[in-house]
Order: sequence, then structure tokens, then C-alpha cells
Amino acid sequence: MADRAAKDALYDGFAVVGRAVASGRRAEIIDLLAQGERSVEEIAGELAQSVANTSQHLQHLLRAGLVVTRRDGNRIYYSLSSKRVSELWAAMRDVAAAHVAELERLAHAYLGDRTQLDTIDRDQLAKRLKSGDVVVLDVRPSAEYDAGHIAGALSVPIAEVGKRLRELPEGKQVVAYCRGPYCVYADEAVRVLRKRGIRAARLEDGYPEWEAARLPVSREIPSAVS
Amino acid sequence: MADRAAKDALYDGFAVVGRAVASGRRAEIIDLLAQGERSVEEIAGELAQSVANTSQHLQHLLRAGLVVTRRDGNRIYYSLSSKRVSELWAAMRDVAAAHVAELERLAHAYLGDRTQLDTIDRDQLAKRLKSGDVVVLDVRPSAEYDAGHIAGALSVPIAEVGKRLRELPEGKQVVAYCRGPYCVYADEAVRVLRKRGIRAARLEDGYPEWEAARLPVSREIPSAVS
DNA sequence: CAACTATTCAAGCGATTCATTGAACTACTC
DNA sequence: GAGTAGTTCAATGAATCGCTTGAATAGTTG
Repeated sequence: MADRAAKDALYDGFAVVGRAVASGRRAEIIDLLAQGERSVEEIAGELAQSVANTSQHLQHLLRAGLVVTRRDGNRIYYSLSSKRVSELWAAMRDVAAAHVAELERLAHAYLGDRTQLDTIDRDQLAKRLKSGDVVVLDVRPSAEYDAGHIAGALSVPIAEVGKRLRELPEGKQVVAYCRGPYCVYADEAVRVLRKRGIRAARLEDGYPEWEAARLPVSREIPSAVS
Repeated sequence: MADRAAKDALYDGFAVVGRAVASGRRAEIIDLLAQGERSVEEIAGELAQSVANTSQHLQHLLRAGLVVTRRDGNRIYYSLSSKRVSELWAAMRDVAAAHVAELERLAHAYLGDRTQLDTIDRDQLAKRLKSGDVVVLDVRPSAEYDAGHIAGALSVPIAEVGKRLRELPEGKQVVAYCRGPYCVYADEAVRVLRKRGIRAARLEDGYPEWEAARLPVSREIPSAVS
């Protein structure tokens, strides 16, 4: 057999990537960066961690090649180094969801009871978007909407959902989406709308999955609505 | 913001999968199981590790849900729990190859200089298989061939390549493949054939990638060739 | 039943790696 | 030069690592 030590070293090399995603905090960072680039400070804020600690995690991801940086002034923006990293993260999430028994319990503890909320999957939504009988709300922060969104979606950050009900055309079904299958914003939006008597559903996953499936996206930023 | 502790716990749940693949030895196991199920003893042999130690790694993968077991007599067979695990492994490998600087050096140390060997990619090979002007050799152990192989391929385990040259029809190009992009068998086969003056190429990746791309496969075991 | 095979389990090993902190340092802007 | 953003460093204790050894267990065979 060929050199055992060399083979072990090669596979240890692959494992470097594994080790990079073997931390909950780093998984959160990847999930966040799947929405678009972020500065260190923004990431630290989102994770509720110190900047120093966040920077360490980012360095770890950088060494493993999962992220790249861009400097703009004295701010450094991190983003995923390729689409393949998104796919890696999606695969990891799916495998965990399918096979880690505990995950269901953890998801329930974080997201609450989702079973009462209507959902719609990517392909169904794509079909209904074509026929035009649906209003799609992007309830992520507006910066994420600006970096890319489902074609035809309106940007209504979660905090504004309650206040902007009158903008919704009547008679159309409302679908809300956010960052991914484990993002709370869309759930919250659907609950708010439901309480006001508006029939709404949540897209089963989020924008990155929509984009990965090559469904129609847009990067246009519409001028402010009145 | 929603419960930070619950969110952290959820992402730590995802990280369980990351931790499972954060070991070179476990990566080797996954790579091996991508070819089909194996008993503990077989896996231990392939890794050149003790059975007890291998069993521990397998338990780790089992807890993370990446593998499942099947009992047959007093032997226990492990296999990947779903296709998604294969995809996770493929994504991990690709990300490492693209971004971990050291990986190229490690691969060279294990595989030697590959640059002199002709290669062919999946789609090219699929095209040439249709037109029938190519002989495809599966140089993996025959048990792996039996578990599934490229439709039309001959099983010629690497150890036999040198002895079975006369079986090759003249005038056709020979393509050898094995377990994946980092498997040495196909390289070795091409080198042997080249030395005998037979023009041969190596498939860039291996059987699992072929199958994942939904290219034609077969599970038929041809009766022994004279 | 006893002997045997395949696998798992429990305990223990040293070594490494972990996440996190505050303070010092670098790089850039105004 | 003051201020801001980020990295780096040193240091912390805690946790986890991979692996070994030897005993326990499940299933098969004579």
C-alpha cells in the first residue's frame, strides 16, 4: 500500500474544513454570511459576542478558506469564499435535521411551535409568482434585501410588518420569507399577519436556497414607497 | 431578540455534524463508505487502525447520524445514512481543495506527480461511452464493483491490471476509474498501462460522483471471463 | 452447553485544542 | 493627532482529542 502517513495527512487536510464548521458560533457566522457580506462589528452584534472573540472565529474560518475579506476604508467585510461553502452549510444543516435526534427538540425550543403556520415550498411559490396572485414579503433587514432578493418581493423588515399592513393589496395571499429554514423572522411575520386576520404563509426555506435553486432573483432596490 | 441561549443551542446542534467530520480518520471512513457498506473489520483494515479505535470513530459518526448499521450474522455493516452525507463529503472535499493552500502539497505527497497522466471528465466519458469507442476499467476491489459501477465498465482490480492486458480490445482508448478524485488506484493503473505502451486516461473523479451525477450505472455482475 | 468471532464498552493516557477575555498593536479616516 | 475598526497576543481553565488496553456482550457454530 502507498504511504499511510501521506494518506492520513491528506485526509487530515480535508478535516481542516470540518473543524472550521465544528463550532456553533462559526456555523452561525456562515449562516449569516450566506445572506451577503458583513463587517466584523456587524457579525459580532448579530452573534452577541465580543468583537475580539468574533474576530478569532473569523480568523479560524479564514485559515480554513471558507471566507474571504475585502477592505473598505477602515472596515473589513467578510463573505463566503464560494457558492460551494453555502452548499456545504446546506448539506450540513440537512444532515443534522434528518439524523440528529436532538435537533428537532432544539429547533422547537428556539422557534416555538411552527405546526400551526402555513408553509409553501420553493417550487409552489415560483409557480404562483408567475401567475401573479401572491404578494411576497422579504422580512430580513433591508441591507440583506438590497444584496439580493426574490424577484418581485417587497422589503418589509420584520419590525415594520405590523405598521405597513395597508400596503398589502387585498385578496392576494401573502408569503413571507427570510434567511433560511431556521430563521425566526418569517414565522414572526406570519403570526403578526394572522393576528390581524390576514392569511399568510411562510416560505419553507430562505433566500440563499432560492438563489441556489436558480429561481428568479433581483438586485434592484425600488425607490421608497411614498 | 429571541432567546439567545436557544439559538446558540440550535447551532451547536448543527455543529455536531461538523465535529463528526472534523477528523481525518472519520473523513477516510466516509470516503470509504461512499463506495458501499463495510464491516467494522474491513474498515479497520483499510484505515490500518485497531478495531477498537475504528469502532469508536464509527460510534461517533453514528451518534451524529452520518451512518447507519445493519447486522448480518455476527457482523455489523456500516453505510452512509443518506445521499446527502455523500454530498456533504463532496462539498467538504471541494472546499478544501479550492481554498486550503496546504492541500495541494498534501495531495502531491500522497499521489505523486499526476500532471503527466491524461484525464477525462465525467461528461466526456459519458459521451464516448455512448459512441462505444472506449474501454472503461473499474480498478477498485471487486466487492465495490459488485455494489455498483459505471454501466459497461469491466472489473479489473488494480492488482490484476498488469496480468490481464490481453483482455483489452486493441484500438480502443482505455479509461480507468476508482473511488474518487483522491484515490490512487486509477493513477496506478494508468501508469502500468502506459508502461506497456497502452494509451490510457484516468477519470477525474470516481464512482460516487458518477452516480451522483445520475449518469448510467449498473449493478450487474458479469459471469467470469473465461 | 462451551468455544469462537465480531463488535462494543469502560477506563485511562498524555496531548492537544477549545472558547473566551482584556490589553496591546496595526491600519485607516477625518 | 484623535478616533474608529479590526487583529493579535498572552493567558486562562476547561474540555476534548485520538488512541490503547482489557473486559463485556451478542450472535454463531460445533
